[in-house]
Amino acid sequence: MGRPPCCDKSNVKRGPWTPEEDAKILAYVASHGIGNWTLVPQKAGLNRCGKSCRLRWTNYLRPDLKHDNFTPEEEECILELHKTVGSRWSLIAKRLPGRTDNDVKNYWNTKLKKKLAKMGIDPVTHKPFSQVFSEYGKISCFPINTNTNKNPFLKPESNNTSMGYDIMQRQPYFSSSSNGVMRFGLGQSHTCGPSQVQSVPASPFELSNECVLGDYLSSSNYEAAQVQEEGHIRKTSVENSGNYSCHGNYSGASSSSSFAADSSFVEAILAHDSEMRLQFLDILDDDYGY
DNA sequence: AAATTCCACAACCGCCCCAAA
DNA sequence: ATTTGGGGCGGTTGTGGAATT
Repeated sequence: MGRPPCCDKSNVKRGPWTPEEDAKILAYVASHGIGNWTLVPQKAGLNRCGKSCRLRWTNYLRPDLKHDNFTPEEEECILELHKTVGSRWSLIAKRLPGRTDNDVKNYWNTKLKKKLAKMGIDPVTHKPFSQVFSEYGKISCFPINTNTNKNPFLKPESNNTSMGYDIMQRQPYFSSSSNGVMRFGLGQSHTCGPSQVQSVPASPFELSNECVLGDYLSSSNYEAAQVQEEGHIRKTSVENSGNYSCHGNYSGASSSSSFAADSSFVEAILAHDSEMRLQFLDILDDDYGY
């Protein structure tokens, strides 16, 4: 019952592709076009899995692909779109002709994420770490001590406990001189080195938002990313071809959304999502849904 | 000059949804 | 009705070259 396997997984070649293998795929596609990838290895004379052939073609061999560096304009588009749709790389790649989701993903992970983190901006929310940290304390998923009516996670119990934000793991932490590192919030507990930590003031509610970010991305014509109430993201053209032009100020630190102190975590996420969808209707009309 | 670390990116992994058998 | 694989996707890893010590 069911389909026969496309290949003998234990006997197919894996690892880097040779120029000869690339030539076989190119020759096959040139004469047969793109169809059923499971037939390609057999017909093209390759000892590879069809899925591997498909990935090689879509990520590297396609003639319409660009192989040069990302331009500042493309970088700006990625930032804008990531702020809106998150890590939906295929969605972002559709707006960048000649780029694949793998390209965009790699560029984000190796360049842009670090660039943002260096500037004190959370690469996921695109807000300053101080703001993200503050909101950790406001959302109600953290338990409240009913005796004291206080959230026990909001303030270190001990005076010799310091707080910080792990920029790589995107988690605030408490660090006690005696106990090492203690973490709160979601995700796995772990420790991290000093280089991964950005110190923040001791109380999340005493944080000022005077996070001086300077030019958000001066090389890419981003204007200074200051903490402000509204982001200004204008999209002037979405052509039928799928070309996307981003213009305007990238205010990485800004967001018009705010988590109400008494709303649930899920409600806050849904509210933020609705807001995003209103802001980027045409993008979000693309083929992904909830 | 050699060893080590860092970085970029190609390739793979694993999951999901859907269609084919 | 059920099983299985294809295709799509995001996350992770392996590796070669560059940069640094």
